[in-house]
Amino acid sequence: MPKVPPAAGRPRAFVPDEALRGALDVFWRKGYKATSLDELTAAMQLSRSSFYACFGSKHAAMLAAVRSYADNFYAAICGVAADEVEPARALANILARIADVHGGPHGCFFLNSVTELAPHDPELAEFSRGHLQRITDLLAGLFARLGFAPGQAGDRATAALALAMGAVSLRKAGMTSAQVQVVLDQQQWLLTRP
Amino acid sequence: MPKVPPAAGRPRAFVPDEALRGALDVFWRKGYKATSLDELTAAMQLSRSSFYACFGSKHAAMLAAVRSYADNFYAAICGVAADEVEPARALANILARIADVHGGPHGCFFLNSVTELAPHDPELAEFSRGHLQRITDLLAGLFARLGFAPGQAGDRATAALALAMGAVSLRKAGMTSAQVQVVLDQQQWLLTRP
DNA sequence: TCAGTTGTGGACTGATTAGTCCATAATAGT
DNA sequence: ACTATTATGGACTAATCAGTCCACAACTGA
Repeated sequence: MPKVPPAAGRPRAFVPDEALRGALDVFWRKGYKATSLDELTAAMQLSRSSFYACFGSKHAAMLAAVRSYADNFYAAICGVAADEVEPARALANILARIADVHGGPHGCFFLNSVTELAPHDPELAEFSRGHLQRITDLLAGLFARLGFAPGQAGDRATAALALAMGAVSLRKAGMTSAQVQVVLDQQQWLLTRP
Repeated sequence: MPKVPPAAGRPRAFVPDEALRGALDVFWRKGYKATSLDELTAAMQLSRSSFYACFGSKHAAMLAAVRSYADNFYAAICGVAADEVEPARALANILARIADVHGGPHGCFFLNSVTELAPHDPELAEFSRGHLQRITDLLAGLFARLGFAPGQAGDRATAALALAMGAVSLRKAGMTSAQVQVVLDQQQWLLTRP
């Protein structure tokens, strides 16, 4: 998380959030380890000094980028869940969004980061668990609105999330978007009562 | 792929396949970029000279490890499909195996490798597509034996694979195995006729 | 205008990287 | 035993790595 601007002294020549977007972009394309500090600062359009003064370390910048990405995504699907009056349509919308936004050749930045770093990064691992939990809770709420009992709703939510993440993984592993579309087309199984 | 032993000269002090297992192990635990050549050769129990003489480069060793891992896995599930007379049980067995073998904190080595390298490694990307295809074909064959029409069987196979891969991803992202088990428990949806 | 404070460019550092090279060891064939 | 051939250990290299540091720039408040 970037520090707040001070009351006095030379002002920053960059907006931390915009720089973070640049970091997110390059980390997404290349991964954490494969991104050198020169590439990173070039993508963020700031000097090494400014980078370290504002973000602390490469690792901290990575965590900030992941958090920003995940928080934005969660806010977006919360919006969908709130705006859409039909829970079934909200679910379809959210699952499609997962597979769509993250379905390019570079996959889902959250999944990429967790895959690369989580086994050796307790901080990221913990954030990952929390993120998964809040998404699952949101989906479970939608299933509950469809009439499922609480336990059933949670199970369906987990299954739905697994299906969407599997679609993203298949896409990244080289399946065409047309092939993967099949997965989402069949998601309505999840909406049927047991 | 390791070279064949020569007819004359000093014999190798190691078995290439065993060394490759060591490479697989450390690449699985740490990832490609995060594994230094010192760690790699230590895990393989051979010197730099022997490593380069036999495997050519770090990247080539990685590809060999991925191929070996994926081929072994495919051979295993082929065995299950051939041995099990009930297609439904074969499917359940295979999906459980995917989520089980690859469900530890380090996830699936194939998925990890594809996630880290495929976007910038055409050779791995192509192998990945082929591997996905042969698995999907195998699963589709089982669905066909269950009575599904060819197109339907292919769609179900893709969905089943997505579900299993999603379960692996959820597990790696920090869900407990108990939570993820729910996903596989609900896989029987896939076996029902449309 | 000047002191105090913070931001910035870029040179610098020591560690680490993948990969090379060579002297020597160990074998097979003769 | 000798030659040809291959394997091995480990020193070596040139490049790159993340991170530090400092002289200087740009601002606020007085």
